[in-house]
Amino acid sequence: MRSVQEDLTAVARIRDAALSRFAATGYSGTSIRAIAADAGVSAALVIHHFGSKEALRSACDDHLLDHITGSDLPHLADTAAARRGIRDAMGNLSENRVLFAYLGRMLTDGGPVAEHLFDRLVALTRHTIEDGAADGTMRSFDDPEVLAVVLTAQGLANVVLGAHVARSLGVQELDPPTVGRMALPLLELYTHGLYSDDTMLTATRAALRPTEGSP
Amino acid sequence: MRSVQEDLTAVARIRDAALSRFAATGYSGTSIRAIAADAGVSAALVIHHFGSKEALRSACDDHLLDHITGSDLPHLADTAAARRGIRDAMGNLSENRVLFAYLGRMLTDGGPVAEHLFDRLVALTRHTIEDGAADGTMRSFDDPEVLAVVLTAQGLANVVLGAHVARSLGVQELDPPTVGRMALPLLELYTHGLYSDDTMLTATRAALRPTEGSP
DNA sequence: GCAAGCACTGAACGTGCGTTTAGTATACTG
DNA sequence: CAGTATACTAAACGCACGTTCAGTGCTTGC
Repeated sequence: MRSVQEDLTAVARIRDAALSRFAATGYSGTSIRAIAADAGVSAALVIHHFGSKEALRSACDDHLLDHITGSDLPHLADTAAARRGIRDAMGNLSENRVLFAYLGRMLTDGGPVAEHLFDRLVALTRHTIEDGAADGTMRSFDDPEVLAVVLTAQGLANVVLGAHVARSLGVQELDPPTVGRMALPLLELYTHGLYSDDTMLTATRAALRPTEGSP
Repeated sequence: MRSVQEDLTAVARIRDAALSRFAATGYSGTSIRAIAADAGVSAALVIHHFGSKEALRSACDDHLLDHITGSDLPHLADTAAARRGIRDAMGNLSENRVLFAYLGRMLTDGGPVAEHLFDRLVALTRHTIEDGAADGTMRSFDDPEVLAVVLTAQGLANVVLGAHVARSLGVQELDPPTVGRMALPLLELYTHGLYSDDTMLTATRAALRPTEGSP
């Protein structure tokens, strides 16, 4: 009962097994011996190749970042390339399912790279919002800074809570047809909104403004 | 350096310390000895009162459910009361900050009660959508089932990813003024949508429909 | 052919874990 | 006032953890 293929190098098998285990049971909920067993090697070999459990986690983080930002790290500053990389990853999400799960776990476990990655995604979202507002495809908002953060968190919700979302929709995992089912309501929501008029919005605007400066 | 007050019973202090620790470092990342130290008791007393670490987790889950659904478990089926309880909790979130953090951790750690709670929140969201559609305050959607799941996940995003959201907005935690800052863009989004017209929506509708049944 | 280096293992080490045990002090009960 | 239950602790137990160590086979370069 091996979780990963045999025709990879031991290092790659260990890394893949670690990604899967870390994603499923968290960093501290995973033992090196369990990873080694999945990869079909001894626990000592894991240390031999990666040095320590923490270094193995870092290697997993790097592997995720590589796949998110295309193929190599120098492109990190290129937002267009990053956007393309993310879209590609969303496209063939079946083979990236473990990576998505690991991303979700990483964001909630608060590893060393998680903050940087979240901030990068916020910046990416903000650029998308500003580009959309510039070319007229998106509405312009009062507070794009906060909107970018909120939209990023919302977008990551289906990654972080993917297991619950899938189970609630009656499937085992977020496979392409299920993502398709979710795309339309999401786009409907992002096109027409949820409320039929702006009574809630204006009421909240009125209620919030006078008390904004009070302690 | 004690995390909880002195004037509570030892049982309550242990439970509060466990909530805080579990929320911060996860279940398997927390030791009973650390919880006991926070509560100012011995590790053996934790076992004496709760029986085991897993039972202590269950007690934390129950405590969270109690606060979410009002005060006692028999009201679990009353959706209106649950909605009121959630709104109250959102109102004075300063004192419930630990509970919110624990909720987020619970949902991603996948504890035994997490699935049930998520499903309940989905049902609650669905009722809200249907009520809103019935009295005209909300638009009616093609697939309210999926929309309810998506909206629930999105709403929980700010709980699960609360730490990242707060840091991205330059604050230490999601305090009331920060929640106020987030309320307006959110309502703007839920009132007018994100896109300025429905080109994306109709394009996706057209692209999705022919391939919906294909493998 | 042989020394060097590499991938790899089984066994062991020390530590911290959840839990158990034996025991003490305190409060209630007859 | 004896007896019993209760709150609580220090110490210990067994175990699983991350990591180390000594060693084995295999490949590579000379």
